[in-house]
Amino acid sequence: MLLARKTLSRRAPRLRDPERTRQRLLQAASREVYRYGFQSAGLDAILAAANVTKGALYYHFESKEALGHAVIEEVVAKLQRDRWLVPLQQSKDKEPIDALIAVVQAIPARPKDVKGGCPLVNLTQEMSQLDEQFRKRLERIFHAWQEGIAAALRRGQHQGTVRRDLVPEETASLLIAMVEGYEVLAKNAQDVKVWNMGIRNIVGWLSSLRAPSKRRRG
Amino acid sequence: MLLARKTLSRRAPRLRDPERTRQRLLQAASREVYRYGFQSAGLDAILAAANVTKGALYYHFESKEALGHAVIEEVVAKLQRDRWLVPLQQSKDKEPIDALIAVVQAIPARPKDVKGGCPLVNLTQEMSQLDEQFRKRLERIFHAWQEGIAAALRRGQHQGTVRRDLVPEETASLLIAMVEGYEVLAKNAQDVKVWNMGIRNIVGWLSSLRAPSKRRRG
DNA sequence: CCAGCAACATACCGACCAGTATGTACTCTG
DNA sequence: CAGAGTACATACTGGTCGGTATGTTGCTGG
Repeated sequence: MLLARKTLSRRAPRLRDPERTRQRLLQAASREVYRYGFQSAGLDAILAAANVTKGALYYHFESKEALGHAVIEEVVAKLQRDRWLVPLQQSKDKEPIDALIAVVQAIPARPKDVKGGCPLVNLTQEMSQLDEQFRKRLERIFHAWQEGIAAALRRGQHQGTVRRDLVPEETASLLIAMVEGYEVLAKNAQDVKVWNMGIRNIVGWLSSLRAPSKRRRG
Repeated sequence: MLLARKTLSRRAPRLRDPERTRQRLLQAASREVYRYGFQSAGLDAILAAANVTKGALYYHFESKEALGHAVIEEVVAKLQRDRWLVPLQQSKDKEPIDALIAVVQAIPARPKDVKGGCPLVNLTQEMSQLDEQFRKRLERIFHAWQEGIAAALRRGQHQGTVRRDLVPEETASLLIAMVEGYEVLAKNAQDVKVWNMGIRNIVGWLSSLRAPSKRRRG
């Protein structure tokens, strides 16, 4: 009786579950924004997809902008962490170059994803110039991304498996540019083949970052 | 008297000059679309910038979409030709790699351009998934771009100045991806320094495409 | 010089859309 | 179990925007 019903069983279907409502809004909004862009995303479409009314939306979020900010911070940022940062940190047994190759190859190549492009790029293209609030939030994600890759490269340099002549941060930015650039090309072509070609070329380039194999530390 | 007044002197200021009106509309539209995206570009803002009324607009263009198509085909495509195709074709005296490096370094690095990003990417990100008419027009530009670079690389391979182990079309696509990718990064950062770093890294990579210098044909 | 079409100009319309005002029902606390 | 505040629901508004209907003027050929 003292504990919140939330932590107990679900016998009563809970007509009110604010956190769940918030999540439904975030998910619906991220899908709509992913597809049409932030400015062209309609609140009514989001509400219909989330099966939620306008009153609920404006209870949880101050404005459309606030909703967009939350999408970036909670949905887009999480996606990036799960696809890049976590795998890179968890594969300390592998050589960093191999880990990077694995991560690149693990980027979803389903038609849906290829045709939609990268959420980060979509939002950056649309909003970075127009809204400083959006820009800053996106920049944080880019920075964490670059730093994650750079850290892996530095580790490889210490190991002796990555060329010492390259600057980790700059090489990381180049990798990101390649990935994003190919996502743009694939999105324009609306064709998975273009993306697969991109992966091949990127992986080939990544291989060229290995230190010449004089001798490696086990 | 028989010749059109157009080809003669300008003593009468010509209140009606349909071709000039059309061009004013195209320029104003391309600026507005470049800044806000196609969907968010307002016709009224375009009309105000062009100092033209709605009646004139809809006399020259069937719809907003038609205006957008014209912007792509006449403004964006021309930009791409002038920056890439023409320079590459005109520098047959130089080695292709040097020509490519020169072209990359000649991409405008003014704050305005960096903050606005690449028109091609902007439009692709926004429209390729939503409108097949836009997509096809953009794809033609990308294809011509890639083909222009690939042709230069092939020429270098025949010369013996470009590595024979790389596939011209794929290498061209990788170069495009790098350029576009860095334009995205620089646009997000809203910082010219990021773009300059990109150029350095791209130029460094381009240098790695040279054939190992055994012996070159003059 | 005038008729007729080309090249505009102006006013207006209906749709859409973010945001709000206000009402209501669920749920937790005491 | 009552009352209060949380978590919604509904109806409406003001503004914007693409598009159109219709009027007007400059230009050109005859």
